[in-house]
Amino acid sequence: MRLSRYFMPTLRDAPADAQIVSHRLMLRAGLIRQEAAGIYAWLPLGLKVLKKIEQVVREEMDRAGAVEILMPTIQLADLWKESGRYDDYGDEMLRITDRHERELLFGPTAEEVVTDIFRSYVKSYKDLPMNLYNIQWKFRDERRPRFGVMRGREFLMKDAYSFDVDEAAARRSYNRMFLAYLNVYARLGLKAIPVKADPGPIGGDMSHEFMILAETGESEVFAHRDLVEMGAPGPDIDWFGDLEPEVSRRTSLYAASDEMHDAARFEAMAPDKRMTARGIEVGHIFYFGEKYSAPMGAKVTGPDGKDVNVQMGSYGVGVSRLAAAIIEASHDDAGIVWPASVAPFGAAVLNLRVGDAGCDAVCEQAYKALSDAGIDPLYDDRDDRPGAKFAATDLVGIPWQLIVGPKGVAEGVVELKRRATGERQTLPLDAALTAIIG
RNA sequence: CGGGGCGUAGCGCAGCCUGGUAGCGCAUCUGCUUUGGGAGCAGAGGGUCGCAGGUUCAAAUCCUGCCGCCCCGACCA
Repeated sequence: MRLSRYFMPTLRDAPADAQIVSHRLMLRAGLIRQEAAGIYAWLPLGLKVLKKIEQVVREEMDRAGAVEILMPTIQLADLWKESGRYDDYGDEMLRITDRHERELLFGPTAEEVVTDIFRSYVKSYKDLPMNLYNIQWKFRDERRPRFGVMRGREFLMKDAYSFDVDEAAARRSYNRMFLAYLNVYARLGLKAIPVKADPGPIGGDMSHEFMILAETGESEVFAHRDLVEMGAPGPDIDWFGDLEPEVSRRTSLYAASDEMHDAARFEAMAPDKRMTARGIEVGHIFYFGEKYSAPMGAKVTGPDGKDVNVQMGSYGVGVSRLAAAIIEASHDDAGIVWPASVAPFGAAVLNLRVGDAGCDAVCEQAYKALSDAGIDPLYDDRDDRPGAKFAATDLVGIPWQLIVGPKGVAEGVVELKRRATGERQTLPLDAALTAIIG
């Protein structure tokens, strides 16, 4: 992309409304624009990041055996009356009436819709396990939206729903999601820890929240240090084998956010294993059994010929929130530092002297080579001063900066800078391209 | 939803107390100079002062109501 033909409205000053660093940087870097409280438009750069996060989530869901669908944003109130949640949900649900006076709502989640789909088609235990997910906009009319897209009213969520014939099978489905989530966060360059969450009325131990560590996180997290260092299981585990050991290696170690914290258990650990940190909740998984299948009549016929209510779980990732959370976890004074997996562009080419034949030629050559290699470069070909280009490129956080100035061109070299470390080297163009392309 | 605060040019703000021509910086446009960390000079454009009502000869300014937005608390991807 040539910046002269792009739309990347960066700001020198953040709007006064924005308080936390990710919100300020998202506005300054031209990722989002607020349209109303908790409602945002995604500008080109922000949209690219959002799509990349979405794709990482999608790939890991698919790998773990989930199947993507797309459910509507607008749902029928009747389904929610069936599950009994229509009245419970209260003011957080945006209720709509259409021209026929039919009651609709903007979906805050999709248990009812997915259960309705499931019960319409799936009748046999032989079709299980099944896990259906979608990545769709949700609306929750929060009392107090804040912190930009971190807590918006409209937000993009990946929500997956598992269907199993019994609780043991549901646990296996749960375990798949548990480990898939760790892989998602690892690919996004985040340190994530699963903490035990309030399981609600169902009880049991199958409810976890995933907290990513960031100094500016909203909640306090207490955890066994090994849990962080253990990291993600990686893509190559046997997803339909026995995952219990991988999961219990982690769940056996202490981890809790402030509301579930058990100080006595925490203090009982060796001091050097106690870790206290700030975290941002970016995922929540839980098992809820027959909560929806029973009232909505989602049954399958079991091996014994008898119908049983299907056992369900649901698994949410805040995709749009992740964009902000990644920034909270990865930025510096100059701006955003995107992990390569979600960076809006793979590299930036900075022409420090647009109009200079040598600089133009080197930049065009670099731009073409990077484009051909699939790096998706952003070429700053604007007629602007070097300082402005450096500042803007740092701000938007592109991992590599290929800096082309007249002095270097005269000597046959360019400068290559890593955004994350600030490390620079001066080298011939070919070597710089090799370093980026690999 | 309770408490606090703010709405003046795209962004950041001053002006309001004490009513009288709507300002500053950045950004934008034109020209010249400049060119390795958000340039300089000269000029230009851009505003229903959130909305409505009231007081007044006169309202950004005073009064009333409404709307919007932000922050703190209780809840959530």
